[in-house]
Amino acid sequence: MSNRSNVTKQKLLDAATDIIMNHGVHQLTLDEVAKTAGVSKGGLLYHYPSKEALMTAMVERLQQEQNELYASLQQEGYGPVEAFVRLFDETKLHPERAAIQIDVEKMIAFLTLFEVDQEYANRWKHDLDTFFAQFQQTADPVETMIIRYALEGMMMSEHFGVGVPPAELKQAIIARLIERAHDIDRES
Amino acid sequence: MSNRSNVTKQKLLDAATDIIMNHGVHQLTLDEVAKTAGVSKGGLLYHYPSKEALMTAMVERLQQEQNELYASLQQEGYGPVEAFVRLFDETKLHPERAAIQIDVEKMIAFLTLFEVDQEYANRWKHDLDTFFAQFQQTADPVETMIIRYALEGMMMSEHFGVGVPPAELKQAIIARLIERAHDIDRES
DNA sequence: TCAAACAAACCGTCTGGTCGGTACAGAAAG
DNA sequence: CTTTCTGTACCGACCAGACGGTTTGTTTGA
Repeated sequence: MSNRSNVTKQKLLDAATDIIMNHGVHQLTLDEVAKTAGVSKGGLLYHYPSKEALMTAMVERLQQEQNELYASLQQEGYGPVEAFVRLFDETKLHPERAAIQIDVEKMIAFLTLFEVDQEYANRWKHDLDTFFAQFQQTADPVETMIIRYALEGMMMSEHFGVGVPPAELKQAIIARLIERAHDIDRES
Repeated sequence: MSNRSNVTKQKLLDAATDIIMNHGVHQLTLDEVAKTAGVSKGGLLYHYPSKEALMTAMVERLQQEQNELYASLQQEGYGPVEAFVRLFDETKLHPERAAIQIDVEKMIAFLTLFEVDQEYANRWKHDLDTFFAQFQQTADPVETMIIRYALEGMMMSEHFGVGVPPAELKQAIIARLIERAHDIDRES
């Protein structure tokens, strides 16, 4: 794969991500993606032969970015649970660190795609299942799962903008989650 | 509005709800709704002149059911936070009580509709904002919000079937959330 | 010069919505 | 009592636009 080709592919994934985040799933049409990326529709379908292929690539890139960030957090010494909390928090509280460009809110948008691409959905589900399985082996599985759910719920709430608390409260919530995650990791 | 008319309208809302829950948003077409309800497409559009009108009516009915259930829980003596937890839990642990037929998972599906009907979305968002505002006035706003987020995240996780814990763990999680909600309500 | 990397017109399907018509229950008219 | 009229509820063929994908032609770079 030449460099030129790869650049275009990234542009297309960027465009698709941008659209799905700022205008929602129903606006994610091939024409719109091509237009946003500054490429013709033919050009798009040259690289991604179907809409499904485009979406799959988009999700796959996200997954990879997320895994890398999670791994780097663990290498910094954080335990699995705390690393998970910080994974969610990272780009929100430290946007300067977003060199590893990942916006966790994307996940929500992508989740809605699952209804279209069932096959890939199942593969991803399986990955997530094995990941979350470790959360049931900690010193306090109940609390661990509450932390996980709280983060996902917070993400969703933020994404849809419903009942969003003021910034201080949000920070306090995250701080408490980190604190608890830290304790759990220490006891595990 | 005659009785006959109302029956048909309810049938249509039931059909739409059924489709969106069991087959996802992208299957929610007018033809499919009409077919499921045993009504012609013309008949559907006679009662709900547009797809948007149908969706709005669907969400409005859900909202009403939910408000009624929440109010009834508070009348049983539960505080606002605990009532909220039990609201989520109700139909899951006590399906026999589902006379007040409400499946909270619907919310998730409906949320995805928001990307289609922005105007109504904003109205609902406003309602939710005022509702959740009280959660920031409890004895422990941070914990209250964590409880709320955890429930929403749990809902989402269940809906998409990702990383779902075994039943015992799920029950333990809900039990702990109820316990904490109870404490918060008592101190408030 | 040749293949990769695009562009753009075009096609078929799906879907929201329109429109002319039908069935029928009751009111009004004779 | 019969006929005519009227409004509600509903049907189903049809239309127009949107959208995913194909085809064919053109440019670009090694």
